[in-house]
Amino acid sequence: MKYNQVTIKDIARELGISPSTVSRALKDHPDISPETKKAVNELAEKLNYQPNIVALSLRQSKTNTLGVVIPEIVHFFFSTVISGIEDVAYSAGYNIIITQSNESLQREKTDIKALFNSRVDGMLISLSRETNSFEHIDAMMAKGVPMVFFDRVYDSANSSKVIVDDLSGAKEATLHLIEQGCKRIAHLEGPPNLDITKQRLQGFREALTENNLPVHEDLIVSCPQGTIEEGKAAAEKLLKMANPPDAIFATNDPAAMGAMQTIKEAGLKIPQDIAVVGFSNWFFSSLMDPPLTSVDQPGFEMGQEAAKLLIRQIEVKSKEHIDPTPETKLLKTRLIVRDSSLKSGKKK
Amino acid sequence: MKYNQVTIKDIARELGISPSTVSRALKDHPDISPETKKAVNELAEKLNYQPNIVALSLRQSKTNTLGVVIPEIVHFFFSTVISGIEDVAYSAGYNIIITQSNESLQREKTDIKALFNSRVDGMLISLSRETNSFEHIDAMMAKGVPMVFFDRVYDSANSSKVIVDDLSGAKEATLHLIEQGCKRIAHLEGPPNLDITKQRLQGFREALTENNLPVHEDLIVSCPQGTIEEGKAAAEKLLKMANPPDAIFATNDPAAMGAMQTIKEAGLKIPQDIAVVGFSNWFFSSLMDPPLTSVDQPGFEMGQEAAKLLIRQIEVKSKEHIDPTPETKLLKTRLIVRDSSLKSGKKK
DNA sequence: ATGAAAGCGCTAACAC
DNA sequence: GTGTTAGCGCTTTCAT
Repeated sequence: MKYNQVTIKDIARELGISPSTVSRALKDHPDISPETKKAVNELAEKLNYQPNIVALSLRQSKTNTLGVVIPEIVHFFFSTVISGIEDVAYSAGYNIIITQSNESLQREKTDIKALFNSRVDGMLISLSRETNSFEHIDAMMAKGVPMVFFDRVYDSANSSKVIVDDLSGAKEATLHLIEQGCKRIAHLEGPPNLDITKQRLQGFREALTENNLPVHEDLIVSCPQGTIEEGKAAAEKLLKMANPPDAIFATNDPAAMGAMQTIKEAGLKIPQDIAVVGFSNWFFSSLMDPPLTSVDQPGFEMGQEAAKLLIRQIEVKSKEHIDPTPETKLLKTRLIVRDSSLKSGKKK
Repeated sequence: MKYNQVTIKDIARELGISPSTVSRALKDHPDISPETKKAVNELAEKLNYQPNIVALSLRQSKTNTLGVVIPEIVHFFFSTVISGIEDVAYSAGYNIIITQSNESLQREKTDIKALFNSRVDGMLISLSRETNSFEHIDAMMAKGVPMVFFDRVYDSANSSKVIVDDLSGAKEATLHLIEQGCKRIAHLEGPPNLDITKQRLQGFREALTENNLPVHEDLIVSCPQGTIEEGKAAAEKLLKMANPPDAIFATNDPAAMGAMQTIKEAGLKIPQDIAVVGFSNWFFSSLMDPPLTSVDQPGFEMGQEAAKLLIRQIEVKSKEHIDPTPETKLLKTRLIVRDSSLKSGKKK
């Protein structure tokens, strides 16, 4: 924008002093006389002077801007993460530039390059579903661009990341069902290639074995997309069994929702006949009928932690001129108990 | 970022030519020899040269960046709008800087000032709920910053805006119910101070009168927050009436959802006994039970249109050096017919 | 206590 | 066809 921006020069000219003096006065430099400071600040105020951050950025090779690459913005979890990033960035005086890869590797590459060209001070990245090669990431790292990955992380030794502790979350959810007195707990499993799927299944298994309950392999049903439809189909299959489960721990909320629909249509009561627990990408568990007890994924906190980590790395690097050591932050989930799996022991 | 950025100078030095020649070669300037171009481009490629956009921005007083001020990111409607903005901005070669006001006027002021300092080429703004004074906006306009408002707009003669045609949307929704054969249609009304509330009520009334149906004032129930709870309370009130309605047009989806819950709990069938239509901030109408027929608010399109409008204004202004005339874009809604209000005439 | 000058990386008028 | 120069707005030595 050209337009009517007031510059330091304008103030200098008007006051008959030099631009450097104005610059110093504005930042309260010790060896500027109080009178000069006063005059400068008053005129700046009067003219509504606003420093040109672009010039500053060029001068200091620091933009105070974080680049964010996200698979899609319209997604409760990711928009929550953005909000968390924005929260921390704002407090620390950083802007955020948002790009969305739309789950495309090509787009992700372009985005990262564009962010580099904008000379962001660092990047926060959640990888696209397509991403299976990492040269574009490595290239940035080689240039020394600070990066922090979140949720969909780059699993490399020297990358910093923030992830959710899915194993503990799944364990907690299963444990909760066990405490309600459930004995035959089914698990609706997620996409087989994802790490989170394995973690959640593992947590499920551990909770059972640690409580001396058998793991019935036939009660583990795959929902490769984790959709409502798959949840329905899985529940149908489970209900048809000779000895159906008394509880379901679903890989995510849509699957849980589908299962709930099927159970209700079969005339069974939730949670009296079958208790249900989900693993949440949404906050909609509260809206389900009955409300769904769910493992809450801390998106906001993830954004905050990722931004904090990145900003710390940026500042360490700029001050100490050393590459900060990569860090991994594991976020705890929180089980939000609602109606669909009672708090008081329903069976003894 | 300082780090290892390759500059035009590096290429010039290595090739023994001047920086300006490199600059021209890189942008395929006509009077640079093919050989020089080739040499430059190859070396640039080899060194992985990336232009420094900050320097470019300073030089041209143009950042190719749009600032976005939004009340909250974690909201289906707004995140959809952001996605639309990002879509258009990306194609046009613009970055977007996102700020969220968190519905605070103070924060909105800070955000706008920060965006100005970053010298964004223009701003896309949806006002906070608190915003009742407009000096901060007027100040930016006075400086000549191109601005486009969307959804929560600044209702001034010389501001450009993109809004949804709530009146037609409400009319269409009501008309749909009339076509189903409904005679006594209730309306759950929204927050009384908002313009959209009036528009929707007006559309509701017009649809009835144009179809020679009486407007029963007692079937218009206020839901000042438009929440689930209010929807429930409103439905309870309506069901208690001596002559209850045969359809409900709700101000938004939560209210519709609440009403649906109450209706189902009363043992009535939707849509056979009472048809329901919502006005959507969410895409969740498809998940309701039965799925909710809903007036879809085109958030993505709104973001696209707002970004297009802003970019056009920016480019007109920079080329023709005149202030572009303010424009208003009225977006059509789309009635998405699902199960909860049948397509075929249910009553004759 | 203040000013002059250089430079961040890039481009564009003006040489030649 | 290519080099020289100046300047975008700012800060920061280095003078004085």
